[in-house]
Amino acid sequence: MSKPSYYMTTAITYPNGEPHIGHAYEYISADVMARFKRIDGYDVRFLTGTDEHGQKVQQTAEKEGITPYELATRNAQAIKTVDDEVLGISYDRFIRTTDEDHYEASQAIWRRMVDAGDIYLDTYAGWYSVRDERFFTEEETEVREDGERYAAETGTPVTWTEEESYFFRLSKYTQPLLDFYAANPDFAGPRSRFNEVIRFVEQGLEDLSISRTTFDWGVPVPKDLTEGETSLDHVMYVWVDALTNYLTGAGFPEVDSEAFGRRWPADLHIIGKDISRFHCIFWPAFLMSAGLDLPKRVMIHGFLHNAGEKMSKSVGNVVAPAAWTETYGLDAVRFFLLREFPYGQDGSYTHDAVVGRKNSDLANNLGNLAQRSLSMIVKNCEGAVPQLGELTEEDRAILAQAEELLEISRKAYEVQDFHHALERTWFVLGEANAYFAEMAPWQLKKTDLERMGTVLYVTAEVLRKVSLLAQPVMPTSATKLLDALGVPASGDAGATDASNEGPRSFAAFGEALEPGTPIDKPEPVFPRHEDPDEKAEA
RNA sequence: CGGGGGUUAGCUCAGUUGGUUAGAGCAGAGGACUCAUAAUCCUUGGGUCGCGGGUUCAAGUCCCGCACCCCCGACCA
Repeated sequence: MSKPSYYMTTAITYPNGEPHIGHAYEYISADVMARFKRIDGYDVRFLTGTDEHGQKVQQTAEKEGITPYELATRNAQAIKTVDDEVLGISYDRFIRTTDEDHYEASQAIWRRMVDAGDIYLDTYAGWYSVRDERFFTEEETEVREDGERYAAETGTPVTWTEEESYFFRLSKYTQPLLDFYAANPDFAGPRSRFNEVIRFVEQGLEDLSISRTTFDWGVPVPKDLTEGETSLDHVMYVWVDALTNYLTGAGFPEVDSEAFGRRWPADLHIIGKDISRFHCIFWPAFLMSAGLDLPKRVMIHGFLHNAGEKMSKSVGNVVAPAAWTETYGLDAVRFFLLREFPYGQDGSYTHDAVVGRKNSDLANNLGNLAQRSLSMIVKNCEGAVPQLGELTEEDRAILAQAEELLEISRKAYEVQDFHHALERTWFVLGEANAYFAEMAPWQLKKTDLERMGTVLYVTAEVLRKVSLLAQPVMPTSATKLLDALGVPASGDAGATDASNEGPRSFAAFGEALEPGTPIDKPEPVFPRHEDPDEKAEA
């Protein structure tokens, strides 16, 4: 009775600076997805890490007088620390593209593409800007008054440069890709982003330069394949190596291994909208060429804007994840990011918006409902979950609404619609608050103790279901709630390597609270936000 | 320039295959209650659905034009 596999990844980060809240958005959302699947009975493998090769890393390292590997190690450690200590990311492996097995995997996929006849040696020529370290197309450049040619976008001088490069026959895959998209309409989401990709491919694809000779910080192109053609040392274009990390994490190139058979193809790649082309075009084409299965889904999330403005260093509105979690608390941040805006669209945050969610959704609607119902249980039910009497229509209605949340959430998570899952869950919480007020157990206390017990039971049971579903989003707080409700500990809220079985798994969703379970005097789980600035001003 | 998306109550947004008085949350106003984290519940929203035309018995919902905003237009992680 082995669990079904669920293999998912984030994009690997190019470690050229401190991670900001936008990075955190991707890690957190992926973490929520991973925890949900674990609690729902899947054998999850969640891969994240760093993309460490490339000219910029090499140059930065030279400037600092250290090796590229030393620099990459330092920066990778910074990212990993944020994952571990600030965001609580439950990855199964933090992969680095400098890992030994990744070199093997990258060279193995290269060989497969050569075997398929899809790699050939040629010359890459174009307008190159030394300062920007990139090529520009003819249209992207302009000749100015001084007679020199400049990049229009960045204003840096460009020179005509030709360099030897290996090319991948991407053009060959134009039609196969289009056929694949047509046959797999859910391959990428959201639909609007996927459409952009399709339109791009419909214009026809050109072959892709996939190696470099001007620097050496990268995965070497297998020497035995090149020695007959050139004396130059080629390293792989970073994207060939970077994308291949998803295969490395699955055990490639051991394609006959149990692990690879189980993990590949990946169930989900989570990425940002800036790299959709690499994941939706290049990556499937590489895999087709290598004779490997294609991932089942690529989910493209939006970007985070600070009060409607793009985050940028020059504007000075870049937010560090730690600054947020210190101000609002990690669980509130996680909840806000997933509840506030639809995944796949850009989102804009303000301090007031975060505080609003934290106070109204968490402290008031959820935290306070738990606090008031549990307090009554402690004071009026001998400190234990009360007996359940005969159910009224109102009882059945609110229980039924809570019951539906698991299926609603499963469907939503299947397409990474976290926003919708949480919206429905909090709608039911609103109904539960109305139910509680209408039943007025504090009145029943004087007239009908048995009925009061039933109302308190029903309320607590709704809270149990909501808390179970809240675990992936707010692991710490949901755990506290389940503790307070007397649900026996199990599963560790979807953490890496936790069993994720037992009364806190979704398998137990359809069960119910055990009458007689002792309940302690509750402590507020979601405190209201206290704004130090307002205090000072007041 | 070409292609795509958007423009709905103070704010953030839902609005199915066109059909009675255009919805939710938050904020605001009034009331209720007192179990609870001054939380909760009830009541309360006369917004030209960006602008101008058109199709239709009927359009936020389809068509055309215009304005503004955003996205994409190949090797930049």
